[in-house]
Amino acid sequence: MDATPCIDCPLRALPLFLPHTEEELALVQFLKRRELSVDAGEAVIHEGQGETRLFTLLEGWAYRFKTLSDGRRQILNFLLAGDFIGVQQKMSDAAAHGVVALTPVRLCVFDRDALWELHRGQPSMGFNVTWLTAHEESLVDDNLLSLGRRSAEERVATALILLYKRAAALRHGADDGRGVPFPVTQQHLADALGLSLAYTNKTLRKLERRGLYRLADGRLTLPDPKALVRLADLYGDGRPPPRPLV
Amino acid sequence: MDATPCIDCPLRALPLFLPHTEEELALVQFLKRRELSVDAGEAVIHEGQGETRLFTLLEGWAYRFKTLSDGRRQILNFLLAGDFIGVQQKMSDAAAHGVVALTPVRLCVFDRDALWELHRGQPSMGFNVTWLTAHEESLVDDNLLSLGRRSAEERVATALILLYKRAAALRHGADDGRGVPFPVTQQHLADALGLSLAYTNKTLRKLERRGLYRLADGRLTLPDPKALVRLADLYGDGRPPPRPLV
DNA sequence: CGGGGAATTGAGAGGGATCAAAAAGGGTGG
DNA sequence: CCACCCTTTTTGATCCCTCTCAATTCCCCG
Repeated sequence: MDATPCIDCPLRALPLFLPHTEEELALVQFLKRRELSVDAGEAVIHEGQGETRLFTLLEGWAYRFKTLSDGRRQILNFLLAGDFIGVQQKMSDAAAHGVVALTPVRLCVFDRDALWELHRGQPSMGFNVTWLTAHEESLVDDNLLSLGRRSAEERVATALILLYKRAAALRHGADDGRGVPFPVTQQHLADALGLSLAYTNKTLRKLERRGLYRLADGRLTLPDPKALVRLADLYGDGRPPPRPLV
Repeated sequence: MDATPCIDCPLRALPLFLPHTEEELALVQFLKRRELSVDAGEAVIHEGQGETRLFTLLEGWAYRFKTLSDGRRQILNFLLAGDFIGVQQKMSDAAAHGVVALTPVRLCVFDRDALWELHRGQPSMGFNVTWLTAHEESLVDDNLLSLGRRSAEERVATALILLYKRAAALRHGADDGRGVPFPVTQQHLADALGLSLAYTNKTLRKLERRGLYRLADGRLTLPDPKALVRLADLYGDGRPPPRPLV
């Protein structure tokens, strides 16, 4: 597997991501151990594993999850290109979460102590790590609001919009008319929204019949975003702000 | 209001918190603007407010929350002494959360740019901020698992244990036989667990009749922690690991 | 002693869960 | 190109956990 040099990292080219200084880039390059590919459905981090490496998701989708001992599973959030993975591990008393690839995935691999080296070597990169961690927490916050207080219909609408936006942001901000890639199965959606598979399906069909979304060939389109946003009681401007990359 | 010098901070004395170097302490002291007291029920951060200051919770309990436009409210997590508040604000497209004092509360106040100054001035403090942020995220993760996949009974049990542990950790790790302070009302619990007030009450009564917890004089006791843990399907060792403080 | 928030409790309704099947897709080896 | 198998999507019938609504009771405090 040929590891892309950071300087040629395809993600850096996207307007979604903030630029790096030369020093920052050099440090990241220095700390990067290798690249890793994981097949769809395979684990990137095994649940309960204490000490793990860190990753930056280069390409593909993945998800973080936790399970109860009887098998009930909750997806905590989805991971897209640019997401930094593994910071939460080991900083908690509670059992850690697992990470599984949703599509075939490519990742940059860092040793765990890269977390400290980033802070020490380039405080601005430390700040970026904090930024990414805080940002991910706010995604989880949103999910928590959904699970706690939104109806099934509202939850599905919220998830569709938020995921659409994230996927679109990686596509130069707008989709090309054919929608954005959407590799999430109904089972995944159900696990993320705290619903049963059957009811997730029924809810999805209802929204589809109302013309609120279209899913074909693994691509998602939202014909009437306004209506969906109203249903979801969502706010926040259209384009997400540029974000740091590690 | 007489601001305690950081060097005399009562929290530093607790075994729960990791020690600081002199330089770290000096930096924090330098960045600390003042101390602030907030009455129970009053806002520390108003929901939706974009740019805000940062706080360290010195004393008392508070909570983070979000609401939908029709008033439905979700508590994201509870904040106890030592928690660092406000990092997530402004790092997200989504609307920010609010923070309200649950008891009378005392806080250290920092300007927002202290976040960057901490990273720049003492990378180890930057690392601590990352640690605290990641740790808080894992608390939210746990809540998300509860809301998504646990029954009402399991949720209440989980919340009781987790809050008990956090409160006890501030009490030198063990309670003194009279239990730990527990200022959370049933309404708060309901809002945190995604349940209605009425059903939260019914569930609580059921657990109480089974002798799984006792609440008197605002103090919580868990007569049979093992049984509660079994109910909650919780794992993780007893004492939480020492944590950094800002 | 009065007043207001918090805790309790009961009756009735309903949103989602469960269980069970059938229908669609999508590879893939022959 | 077809038969076959496995995953994903749909749909129907039925059940029950939890919500809503409405009173009461309790408790703290001025």
